[in-house]
Amino acid sequence: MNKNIYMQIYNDYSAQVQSGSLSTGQKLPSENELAGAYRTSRETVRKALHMLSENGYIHKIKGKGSFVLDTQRMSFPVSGLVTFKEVSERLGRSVRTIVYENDCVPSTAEIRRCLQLKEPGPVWKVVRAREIEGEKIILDKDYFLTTYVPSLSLEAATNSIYEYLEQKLNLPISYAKKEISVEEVTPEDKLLLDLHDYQHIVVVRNYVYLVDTTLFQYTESRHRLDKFQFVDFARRVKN
Amino acid sequence: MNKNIYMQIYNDYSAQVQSGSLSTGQKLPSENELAGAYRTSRETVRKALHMLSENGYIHKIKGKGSFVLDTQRMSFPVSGLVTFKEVSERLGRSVRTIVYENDCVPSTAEIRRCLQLKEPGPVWKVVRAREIEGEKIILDKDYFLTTYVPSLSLEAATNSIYEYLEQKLNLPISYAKKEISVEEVTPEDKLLLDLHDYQHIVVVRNYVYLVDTTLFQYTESRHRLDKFQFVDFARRVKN
DNA sequence: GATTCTATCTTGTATATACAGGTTGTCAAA
DNA sequence: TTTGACAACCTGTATATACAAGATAGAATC
Repeated sequence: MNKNIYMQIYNDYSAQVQSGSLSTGQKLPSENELAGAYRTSRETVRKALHMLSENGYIHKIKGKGSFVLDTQRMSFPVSGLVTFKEVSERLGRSVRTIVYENDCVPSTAEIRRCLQLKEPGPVWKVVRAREIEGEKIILDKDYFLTTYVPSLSLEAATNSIYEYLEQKLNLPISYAKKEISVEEVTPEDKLLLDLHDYQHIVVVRNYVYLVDTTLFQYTESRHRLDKFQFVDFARRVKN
Repeated sequence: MNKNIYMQIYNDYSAQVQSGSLSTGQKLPSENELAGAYRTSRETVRKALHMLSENGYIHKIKGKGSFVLDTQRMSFPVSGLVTFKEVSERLGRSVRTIVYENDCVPSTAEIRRCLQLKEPGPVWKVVRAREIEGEKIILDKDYFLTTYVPSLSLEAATNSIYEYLEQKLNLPISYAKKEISVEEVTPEDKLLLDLHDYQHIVVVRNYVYLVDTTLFQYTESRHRLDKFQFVDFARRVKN
C-alpha cells in the first residue's frame, strides 16, 4: 500500500483531513519541512500535495503555504468512483441490497451499443435494488463483458462488486465516465422500486474502462428523484 | 498565455484532441521526443501530459506511451467549470439570454447561509433565463459578494459574467463545488420558464471560491428535467 | 518451431539544484 | 509614526540525472 512515498504522504493527509483531525483552514507544514519529516525530496512532497489539491482536500497559495479545505460539507463523493457500499457506510444509515437478477444473458442491441460491442454475444447482468431506511430508492443495472467477468457469485453481488473485481479478479480499473439525466419512469422502475407517484427518475449512466482503455462495464443507476444528490469538485483551468 | 512551457504543451494537445485533428487511439510522441521538440526537459513534458490525462484527453500506459481518448462522445463539460456561453457555442444551437433582474439587494437569511455571510448586508443579484431553440429552459440565479462585485452592467449579464469577472475585474477564481439535486418547482420557476407540466426541476448549486478561499459567488441553476444533462470524467485513485 | 534471453524503447519514481516571484516581518531612515 | 528597503521563507517553474519496471522485437538457444 505504501510502496510509493508520495502515495504515503497523500494517504496520510487525506485521511487526516477526512477524519477531521486537521481542521478547516489549518496550515500544513511547508514543503521543505514535509520533505524533512518524510526524509524525501521536495518534488516528491509536491507531487503528494498536488494530488491533495486536485481532490479538494487542500488549497495551495503561492508564497504562503498549503491549507486544509472544508470537506465536511462535501457529504457525497468528492469526485472519482465511489461505490454504494462506501457511501452508505459513510452515511451510517441502515441499508440493504436486494438482488433481483444475477446471471448470463444474451446482449440486446441497446446493451451492445452501450458496451460498444460489434457482435452479438452474452453479457453478465446484475439487477439490484438499494433499500435505505426501509424504502427501495435506487435501482442498479450492471452489465459486464463476459471476457473479464465470466461469472459472479450472489454473495459478491450482494456486497460490493467493485471489491470483488479489484481484489479477487484483479481487474485494473482506470477511469469512468458518468452521464446524469432525468427520464420518465419505466414499468420496471415502478415494479422494483418504492417510487410513490413520481413520474420521473434520475438516471446515472456509468461507463467503466480498464487501463487498456477497453470498456468492460456499463452501469445504469436509477435514483428516486427526492433522494438523489451528486457533488462535484472542480478546479479552474486557466487557458 | 504561453508563459509556461508545460501550459503551452497542454494547450497545444488539448486543442488538437478536441478539434479531432488527433484521432482516438492515436499514439502521441514519446516523452523524450516531445522534450526534444519543445526544447525542454522530460519532467516539463510529463507535467503537461499528466494534466491532459487528468482532464480526460489522453491515457498513459507504462512502457507503451500516451494515447488519445475518445472525447467526441463527451458532449458536455469534460469536467471543470464551464460557462453557459462556452457550452452553447459548442452545441451550435440558437440560444438567447433574458435578464430578469440585475441589481443590488439586501441579503436574505437563505442567501447569507449559502454565501456563508455572518452579518446582514447587500449582495449583487442576477436572475437570467436561458432560451434554447425558442424555449426558456434554464433559470440562473447568481449572487455575488459586493466586496468583489460592486456592480454589473446589463451587457455583462447578458453575455458571459465569467468573462467579465476574470478579464475585467481580474478576479482570481480558483475552484468550485457543484451540488446536483431534484426539487419541486416553485411559482417563480413556472413564471419565468417554459416548464410545460413538469412538477420537478433539476437544481445545480454552484459555490465559487477565489484563490484566497473566500466564497464570493453562489449560483443556482435550475434546469427543466428533460433538457438536463451532466457529464463527469473520473479517474480511479488507488488507496 | 517454440522458448528464453536480451537489448532497447517506453513510462514511473525519486533526488538535487537553480532561479523566479509572492508573502511577511524586521529594522532603519525619513 | 510612517515609509521603504531588505532578508527570510514560501510555493512555482525548469533542468539534469538516475534507476525501476512494463512492453516489444529480434537474436540465441533448446
